[in-house]
Amino acid sequence: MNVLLSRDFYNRPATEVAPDLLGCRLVCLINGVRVSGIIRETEAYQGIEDLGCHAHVGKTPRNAPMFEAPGHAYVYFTYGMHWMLNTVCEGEGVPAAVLIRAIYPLEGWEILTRNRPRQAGKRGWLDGPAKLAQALGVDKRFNRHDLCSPESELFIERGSSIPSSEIEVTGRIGLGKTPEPWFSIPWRWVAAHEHFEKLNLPSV
DNA sequence: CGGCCGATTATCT
DNA sequence: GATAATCGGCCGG
Repeated sequence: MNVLLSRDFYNRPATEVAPDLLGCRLVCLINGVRVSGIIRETEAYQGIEDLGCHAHVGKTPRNAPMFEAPGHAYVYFTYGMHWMLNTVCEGEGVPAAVLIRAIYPLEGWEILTRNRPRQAGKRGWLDGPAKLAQALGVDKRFNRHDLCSPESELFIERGSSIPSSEIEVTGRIGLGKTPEPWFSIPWRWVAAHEHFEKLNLPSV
């Protein structure tokens, strides 16, 4: 158990990795303490031709990590205040990443709530890419962090698979002016919060 | 619960 | 100078 996802896991198109990340456990080590949640929502950003992807304009200083080796974090800043956590997919030269959009809390409750004191415990308090990044303490320090090293302080572990009947697939969120068909391509995967409540997990 | 709106700044044109 | 892979507060139902 607690198996670290390998470099090979990420070395595939984001559209394959994103649904496979549902049910996996996102872990951040904070002063050696495990703070984690089960990934329950993801989005794929795949290739230079994907007009919804940061990399569609070509390589820039910000999006460069997406062009680099798989199995690393791509963390970027947006809206003047929010950090977004992505996992880089595919080999060098092909920009691809999965945005992690929601987690179900599992370990490190005290730290999670300390990082989001106003919202802690409220409905949806970890549902949203900026919310979970804040709760886990993920910011620019983690850009390009290796998710596959045993030394890593940010990584993802294999979890129990979720039946496809429990997974909703939709178009991606927040792409605003992105033209069709990219706006409505079903590259967002969501497992209901309620699914994990039924599992009766020992939330610590 | 759903919709509107202001916040706030790195990044790119 | 405009925009952004968003959020939280406030409002009405």
